[in-house]
Amino acid sequence: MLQVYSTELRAKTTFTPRLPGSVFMYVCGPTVYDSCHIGHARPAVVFDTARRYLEYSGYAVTFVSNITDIDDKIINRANELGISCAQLTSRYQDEYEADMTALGVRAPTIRPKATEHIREMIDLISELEKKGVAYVTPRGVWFDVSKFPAYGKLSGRTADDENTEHRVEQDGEKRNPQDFALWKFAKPGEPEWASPWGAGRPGWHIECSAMSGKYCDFQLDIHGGGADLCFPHHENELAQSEACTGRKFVKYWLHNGFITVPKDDSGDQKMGKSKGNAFWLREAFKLAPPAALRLWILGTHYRMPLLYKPELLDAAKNGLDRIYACVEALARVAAAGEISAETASHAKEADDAFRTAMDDDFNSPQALASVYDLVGVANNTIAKQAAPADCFALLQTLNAHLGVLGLPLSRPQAGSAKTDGLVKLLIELRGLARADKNFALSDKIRDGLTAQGITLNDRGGETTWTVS
RNA sequence: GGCGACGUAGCCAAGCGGUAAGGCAAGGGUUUGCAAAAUCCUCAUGCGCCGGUUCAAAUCCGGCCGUCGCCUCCA
Repeated sequence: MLQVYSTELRAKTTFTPRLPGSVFMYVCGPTVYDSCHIGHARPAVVFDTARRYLEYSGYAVTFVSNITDIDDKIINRANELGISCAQLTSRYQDEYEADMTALGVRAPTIRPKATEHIREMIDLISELEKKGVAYVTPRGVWFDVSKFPAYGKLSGRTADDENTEHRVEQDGEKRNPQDFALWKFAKPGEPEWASPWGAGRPGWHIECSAMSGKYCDFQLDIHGGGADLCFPHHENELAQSEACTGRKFVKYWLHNGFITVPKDDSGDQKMGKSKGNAFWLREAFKLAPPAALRLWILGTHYRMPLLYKPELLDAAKNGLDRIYACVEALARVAAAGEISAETASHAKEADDAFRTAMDDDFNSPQALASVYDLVGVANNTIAKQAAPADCFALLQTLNAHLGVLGLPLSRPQAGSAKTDGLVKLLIELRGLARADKNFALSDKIRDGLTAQGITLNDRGGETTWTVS
């Protein structure tokens, strides 16, 4: 029985989707105005893993994740670069999708773009206006927080909590400091769309309500995103959506924690562009394969702070190597057939442990521990010259778990078909040298390959190789 | 100022009342022509500090110290 931690309840609770057997989940996607930093990878990976586990548990999952392609940052950046907003966002959306694919993040069922849902947003704002919870000023259309008494129920913030001296700026046009923009009228030169109130563009929060509303009927089972989105973004999204429909908008709000980086001896600090300590994802890809990044991310529970430092990527890479060494060893002997009772029980125990871990609010570090335990069992089984069928059964279990975690089923091979042939030839020559006890030559070949990042592995009478 | 989170071995990190998972690193044995890989063993009498509740606390309560986050664009 899956338990999830709900931000709204501030506690774990049993997960029961609105419609039995199917799950509708929405995860806030990126604003595409720049390259991804490693912080973008975390929500993508953890919610992708949640999705995969829900499917593993038998649910049909509709996974919606948007692209924000209109906003102030985009307008500013496009102006700086002297290109159109559309050129800018299409470039960075492509980059985002490529980076996520590298991390093993599956494409969402639906990936809606804000600019393609202006119509829906306008309808939503009209509805809010009709219900008397929106008002117009010279600068835009606003949501009137005072008309939605439940405001603050997600984040636990009430108007009284907010200390006005700590708010950066007051807006004289707003009736209440917490009121937020539904529609902003365009200034000269800004992108604009026609609306009943005047030409302009949507506020930040309305797009998620409109798109999740369209694709999930305003009744999501899970809504995910980074912890920083909880307030004000999600609080506002909730207010808009529930004020409009009068129904509960989201059953379970899930928020992932931040990535932190070591600051000095005293502690760690949140990573962020405004802190000037963000690491680009593509730089991280140079330090370790994307799969190792994914393993690093899943090594910490999604709600906890995730510490980033290059050594941790190395550690993840080494752990990954051990998993794949086991996968490869199993694959060498595996073949379908009748399995022993002992192996059957090992496989069952491993799967039970994995599910128990993931059922506890997607506890991936615990699940990973079960994977490593399974690796240990498998290595033992291989060492005992077990039947091919037993290896096959363990491999299947291991593959299933790697699949849920979104890790590749085999070690990424960097070589091309041509270099593969050359390496095989060199291994063959080395084998001949070794047969002649010409170890000077055989070691020269091995050392030369090592220098090229190719590690040889003599196992039994066979030599295999891996690319670092 | 308001709200919230966290402090577990050399480095990460689970555990959430029943007597410290897992990974990386390190050391030793087996194996190997030598390596690598694999394998076996070792590696926190103790979970920031001080009290309290309990037969029993890393886990609950109170206090203290330390770190971080949200309240403003941010994943």
